[in-house]
Amino acid sequence: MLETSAAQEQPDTAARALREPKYWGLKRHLLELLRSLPPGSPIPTERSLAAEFDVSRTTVRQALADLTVEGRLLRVQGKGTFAAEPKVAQRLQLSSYTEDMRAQGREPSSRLLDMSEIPAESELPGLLGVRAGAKVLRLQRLRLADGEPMAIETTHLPLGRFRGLRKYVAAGGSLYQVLKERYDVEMGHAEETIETALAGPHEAELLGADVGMPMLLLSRHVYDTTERPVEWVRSVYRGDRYKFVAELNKPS
Amino acid sequence: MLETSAAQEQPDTAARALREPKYWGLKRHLLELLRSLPPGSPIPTERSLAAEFDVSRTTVRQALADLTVEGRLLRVQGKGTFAAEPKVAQRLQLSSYTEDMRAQGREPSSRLLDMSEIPAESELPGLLGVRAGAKVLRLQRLRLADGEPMAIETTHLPLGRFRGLRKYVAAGGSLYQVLKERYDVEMGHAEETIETALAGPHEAELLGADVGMPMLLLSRHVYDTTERPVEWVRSVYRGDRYKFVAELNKPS
DNA sequence: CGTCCAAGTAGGTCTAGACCAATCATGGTA
DNA sequence: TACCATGATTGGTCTAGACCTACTTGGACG
Repeated sequence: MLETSAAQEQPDTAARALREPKYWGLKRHLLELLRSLPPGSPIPTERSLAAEFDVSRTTVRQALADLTVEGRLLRVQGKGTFAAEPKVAQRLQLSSYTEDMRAQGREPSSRLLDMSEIPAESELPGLLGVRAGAKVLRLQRLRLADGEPMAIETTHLPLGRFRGLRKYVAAGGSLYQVLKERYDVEMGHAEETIETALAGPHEAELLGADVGMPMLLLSRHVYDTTERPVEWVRSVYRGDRYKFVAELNKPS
Repeated sequence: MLETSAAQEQPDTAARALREPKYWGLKRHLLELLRSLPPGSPIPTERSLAAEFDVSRTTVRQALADLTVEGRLLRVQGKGTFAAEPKVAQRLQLSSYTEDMRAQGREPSSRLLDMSEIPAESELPGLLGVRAGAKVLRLQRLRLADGEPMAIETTHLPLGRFRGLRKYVAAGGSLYQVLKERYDVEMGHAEETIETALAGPHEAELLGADVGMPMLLLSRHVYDTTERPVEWVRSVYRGDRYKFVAELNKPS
């Protein structure tokens, strides 16, 4: 069973008991502890756990690292280790982040991290339907909900088609709203891929996460109703806080 | 940047260079090495890396563990460490695993791990629309493609509605096909959630993965065309081999 | 020629301790 | 009162080495 299924943690206990690594037992104990702890509660320090279970601190850290990468713990240098918050659902649909978060009763906000014009290279020309070297607007935004960092979103749009987009965006306002009102673009369909990746120092810092935490990597390729590519987005979500939800219908 | 973006690995290098952890540099070196290596190639052993870079084996293992959890490396006790295979795409749609894999040119197969009748408890009654304690058929299958283990799938179906299902399944044949031909059930829609989790010893063994590797956890709640719940599935996919693909259409 | 066992080598677990970096409570000082 | 220095505490990085388990290889033996 998955380690997230605390009750069935570490199967075959009887058969393996004799040679079970110490950090497995420690993980089981901590998972049991977490079941009785509200999110945000501090758990014992590494050194006290090492003393209590009579193992080295390295072994304690092995168990804690597993639980952290699993999204069960939150570790803060200088402060301590805490029970993690439960995950937030992120709907897979053709809606804006703003609509998404509001539908879940959270107050969305964004911070523009970077806006720049770059030449279309490698896979970008194909994705956006422009020639190699064409100007592309690259927007990098930090998405927040209730003031907490949730995701880093990097959007690419073809500037040849959306002239002047840069100043509209700079003036503020929803990107999708600007596209609709200024360029009469209606979103048609999108193809998304979801995979896992580890947080690097940059993401970790922006998202308030730890380096090495598992992230959900979402790529979104959006077309308008005339099947022309509109944008290509790559987003990084905290894997410990998010889960994606998709509503599927039988293809007819 | 994400650590999967090798070229932009570990930003702010200039500012952090003085106090960059040794295992970061080691990771950078290994990512560079991986770029020139075909999947399956062996990389140097822990001990030789430790000697080459003049660090302890523990530090080497920290870098290797990161890259493994990231899906870049495959570690096999007694054999060595190898460049990982690229990911396989898994389409998010209301189709069977069999159709899914065939569409990607892979030969699908399944191994029945367990078939048992269990009483509906905790969240199962609500999910399957039965009373608490009602009989539920629980199927656990190992999904393979080209003979390689790909996922563990645990399916729950209400036995009250599908009497005799057990023997039909035992006789072999696609579950969806049996449901359609024997019970006249047509799948309507489904709701799926995708999140990350770590592999436990059980999954690791069945999937040929390592304990602690990030997995993609997929829950699927399927309804028929009359909106009655048909099955509830929880699947564990190897996060280093899979990515999910979803085709989205503007809700009208 | 084939089988089996013993090295050798790979990664897996673990120790005891060192020092670094971030945080916070405590005082003392301006 | 406001501020800052300091030390205690927490997690982060790292060492050098031990012993374990799993796999491979090759030679001895039948």
